[in-house]
Amino acid sequence: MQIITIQPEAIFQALADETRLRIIRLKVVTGDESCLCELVDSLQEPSYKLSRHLKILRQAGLLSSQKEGRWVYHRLVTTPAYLAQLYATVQALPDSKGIYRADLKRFRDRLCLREDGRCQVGIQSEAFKTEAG
Amino acid sequence: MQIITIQPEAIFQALADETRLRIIRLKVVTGDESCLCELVDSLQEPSYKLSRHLKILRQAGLLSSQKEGRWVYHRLVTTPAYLAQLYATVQALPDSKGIYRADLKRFRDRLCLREDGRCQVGIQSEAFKTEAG
DNA sequence: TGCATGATTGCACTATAGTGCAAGTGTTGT
DNA sequence: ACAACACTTGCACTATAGTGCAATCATGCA
Repeated sequence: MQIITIQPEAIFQALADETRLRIIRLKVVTGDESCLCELVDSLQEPSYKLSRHLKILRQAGLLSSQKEGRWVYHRLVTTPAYLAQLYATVQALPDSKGIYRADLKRFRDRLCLREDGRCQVGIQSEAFKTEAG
Repeated sequence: MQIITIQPEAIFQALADETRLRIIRLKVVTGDESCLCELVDSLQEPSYKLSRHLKILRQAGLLSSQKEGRWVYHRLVTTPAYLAQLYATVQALPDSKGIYRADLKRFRDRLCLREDGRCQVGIQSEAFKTEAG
């Protein structure tokens, strides 16, 4: 079920937070769906924090979520067309501090732990910790 | 002088407000530069309110402002390229409540009061008031 | 059935943002 | 010099957003 955004500014409000922008940008670049624990390991942020930001993104209509057993997979919503256009803009943003590059690297490493394309392991924060945080 | 935005989320923060989105959208559609009093008449909002929102947009790097006598003209900043891309997205947003259409109509009417392409008259709010507000 | 675990949420706290009023700044024209 | 006017801003107030802790929900497995 997808929640339609009524107020246009809600879309920008959803992206007006560093953590949420990291989430969206990671998904824009990879295109993959991912569960919360994979995001926790990739962004190195506590699960309750990401869970709340995911909810906000869902309510803004940018993400759709689907439960599979214990795991909840989140993916980008790409319609209406202006959302796809928005994601292209997000992808074009500068990454002066290298945050998104670091997130992406951890995410790619984390994907290696999947089996049959599904997450099996839960939070492994320590294993993916880097000096950058 | 243009202020460079350091944090990408600041751009979205700047657009995460209905009034500021109305300002940007009006400028995206028309492409014109405009002074504060023209915006006051177009958006039917008090000048102190718009003045503050214009400042925020300026600090975010979306607008540049230039003083000409008593009047201050504001125009869109279109570089770097992702800003132009962002404006295209803004233009593609739905206008379910007809707000932007009404703003645009008042703005076009207001432009008729210019002489030699420059504003001459100051705030005329009452003259542009519509039943919609 | 009970436990481990992925995910969510209630609560309290803090910081920030938006607003209206009123005062102030700077420029034009008389 | 003075008044008018376009525009800005200090102040107080209110509402909202983000965060951490801890409790809770929900599912799979022994």
